Amino acid sequence: MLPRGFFAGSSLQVAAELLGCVLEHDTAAGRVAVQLSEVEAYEGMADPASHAYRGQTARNAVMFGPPGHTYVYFTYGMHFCVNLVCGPVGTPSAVLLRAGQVIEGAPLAAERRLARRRPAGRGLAGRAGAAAPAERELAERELAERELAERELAERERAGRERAGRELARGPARLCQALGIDRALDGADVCDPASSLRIRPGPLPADASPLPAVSRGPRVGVSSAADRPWRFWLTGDPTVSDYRPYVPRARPKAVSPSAGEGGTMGR
DNA sequence: CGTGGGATCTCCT
DNA sequence: GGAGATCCCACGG
Repeated sequence: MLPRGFFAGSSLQVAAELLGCVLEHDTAAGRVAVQLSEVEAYEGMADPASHAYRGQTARNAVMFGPPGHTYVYFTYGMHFCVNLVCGPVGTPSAVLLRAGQVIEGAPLAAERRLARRRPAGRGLAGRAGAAAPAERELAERELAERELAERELAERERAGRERAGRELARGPARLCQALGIDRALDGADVCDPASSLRIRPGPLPADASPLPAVSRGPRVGVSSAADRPWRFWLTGDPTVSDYRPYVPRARPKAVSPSAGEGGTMGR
């Protein structure tokens, strides 16, 4: 376990030192552990890109509390991201965990990431028996199509597993998915050995090989303070997320209602 | 392989 | 009412 003092410094210092450390989460389903490869520092009141820049709200309250706790937020209507709070009480700085390597519990992590898109699959049991010839042909064609679809799905899952080693926790929302982190874990104490979510030092290299180099650059998707190089990552690590500079999203287009095409609602 | 659309929480204007 | 510290899938070439 990392001591609470580890998080006493500035988010910039803590961010660099967090690389290589391991975040692990125990649930009834088992344990998933992720070795961090990419993080970003957010300097609270002094940082226009920080959620705490404009002061305390219900959402960001834990950022203003003691260090060594999580700040988990929900964004874009579907994703969670997790931060670790730094600095003394009252200084709302934090480090966003952006990516890592799943080093334990990869099957569980993969299952979590597949679960969200599984469309409530059902078994094929209990099909009706004898059918008229024309209907039977139709049914056979449907069956063939379904088998094809299932083969394609299996193939995609296999290909997915191949890349899984570096894709499972690549990006802040994927990292949360893989670890099973949501708002219920907001405020969790990662320095408490009794906590289900804990941070510990990374494994030391077996030989006395040099520690991997750390690179730094601008933060991902940040529009304000884009000049500050407060993103840190392990140089050359394949689990580091793709760099996406800030691009304003196109507004939801106001479709002209007169073109009566509508009607295909909700897939 | 590159690209565009979609999902829909929380806070701020 | 709108933008954001995003990711995934469908689609066309």
